[in-house]
Amino acid sequence: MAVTTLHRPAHRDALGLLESAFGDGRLVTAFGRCTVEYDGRAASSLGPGDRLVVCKPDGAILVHTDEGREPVNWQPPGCTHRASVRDGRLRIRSERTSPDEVLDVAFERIEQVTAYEVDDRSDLTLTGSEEDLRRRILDEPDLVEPGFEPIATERETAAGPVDVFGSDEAGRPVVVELKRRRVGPSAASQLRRYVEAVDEEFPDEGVRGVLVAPSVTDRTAALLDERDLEFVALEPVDGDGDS
Amino acid sequence: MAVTTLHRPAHRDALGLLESAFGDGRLVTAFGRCTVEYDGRAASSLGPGDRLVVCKPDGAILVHTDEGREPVNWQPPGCTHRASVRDGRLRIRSERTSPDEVLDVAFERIEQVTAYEVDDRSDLTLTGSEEDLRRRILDEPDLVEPGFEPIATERETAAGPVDVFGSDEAGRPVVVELKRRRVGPSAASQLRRYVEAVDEEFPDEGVRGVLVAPSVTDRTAALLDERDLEFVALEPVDGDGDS
DNA sequence: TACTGTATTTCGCTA
DNA sequence: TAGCGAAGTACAGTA
Repeated sequence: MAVTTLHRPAHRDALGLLESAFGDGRLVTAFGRCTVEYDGRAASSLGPGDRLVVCKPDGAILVHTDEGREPVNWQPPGCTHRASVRDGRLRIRSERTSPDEVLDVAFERIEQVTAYEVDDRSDLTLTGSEEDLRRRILDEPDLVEPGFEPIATERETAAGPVDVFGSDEAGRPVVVELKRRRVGPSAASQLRRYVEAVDEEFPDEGVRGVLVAPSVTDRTAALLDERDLEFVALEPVDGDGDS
Repeated sequence: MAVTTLHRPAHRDALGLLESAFGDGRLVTAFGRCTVEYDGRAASSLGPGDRLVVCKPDGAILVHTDEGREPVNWQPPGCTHRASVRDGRLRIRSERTSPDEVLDVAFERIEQVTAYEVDDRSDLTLTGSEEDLRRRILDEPDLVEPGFEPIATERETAAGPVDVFGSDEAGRPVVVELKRRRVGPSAASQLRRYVEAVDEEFPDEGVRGVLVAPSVTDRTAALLDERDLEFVALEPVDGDGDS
């Protein structure tokens, strides 16, 4: 059976389904009035309320309220789920090590528990990422500037990996930092850091830094200007239907 | 009724529940075999598979597979959900403007649809955030260094707001950047940016920069050292049970 | 495992 | 609304 649902179950019955579903790798949802305690990298406490709890076979657990894209509490994949009944409450505990983290959900009332058999072999294909912007530039380096020649991607430097490293028409080293969307000051700092690192590798060659992004904020433009860094406006995907 | 569930409903019946639930602000889950198309800031396509779709009354929608903490597709709060049946498929479309984004889920088979009435008035209380670290330092400035005196928090500079701005025993301006956990190179760059901005405000006063965090990576320590920036090891909450 | 950077980041706050 | 930075960020890639 692909889906098993218990409506307003006794805690004992809910416990049975949870244990069975955790055991054979099914996806589980539970809805009811609960409290949530978390302790790990930080610590949190959440008073009584109705929430949707999602337990995944990979060890992830999500506690969702009726608001927001983000779960109010969660545990990432790799945790171990356990269910129990104590003090008249149905409890779901999710634990992991490194870092040590525990999430505890205690239901005083459980409205519904469902276990789902999931068959999903499709992968997401996504366009418009920074990866697409990189490909676009490697395909057509002149988009950065006429005569630009890419030499390496993810080139290691003392300050970290540079998105695209190349040379300009005059043979000067060029550090290119890519961003898929409008950028703030941190991108300027990042580019500056790379340029300084590469500058130590190529003394007196006048290493240039170019930020490639759809746009920059005013403050970022000022920061780039101060540091003699350049900006090239470019989208991750061609806006026109051509090409 | 707090929870309404349809098991293996006809698309028409599922549609009825969805429209009703969208209309009166209920939380909805739908599970079945579906495809997902997204177009907006980026664009994506997801082939057929079994997924759990969560629609929230605030306009958020989440498409969850059986893996990962993150939804494979989603739409943030503020969207408008609409359900329909076309070409033998049950469709859920979630749209918003600024930015223009559309998410389309098309079910070829629907295993279960549930609408939940949610009553949740509790707020999360969380400890161990950067805010806690700031309070800790304002309570006990000597944790930064003996004689440190905080003057302002979130003090505006040309490079952005500084976490804690103060002065040292000798009256020199001090810029403090706080991080709740071990930090990488970007934090060093950020601090440097602030110090340079404040340095322009207080020429020849020898503005100091101090990074307060539990720890730093090796490369970050080197970057701090190169730029004459300092590091103070401190956790957002007192590790001991004392104090 | 630790480090580094991206993300359809989301989220909260402020000007 | 845009800008800015935090997050229990999660996640992927790499050493």
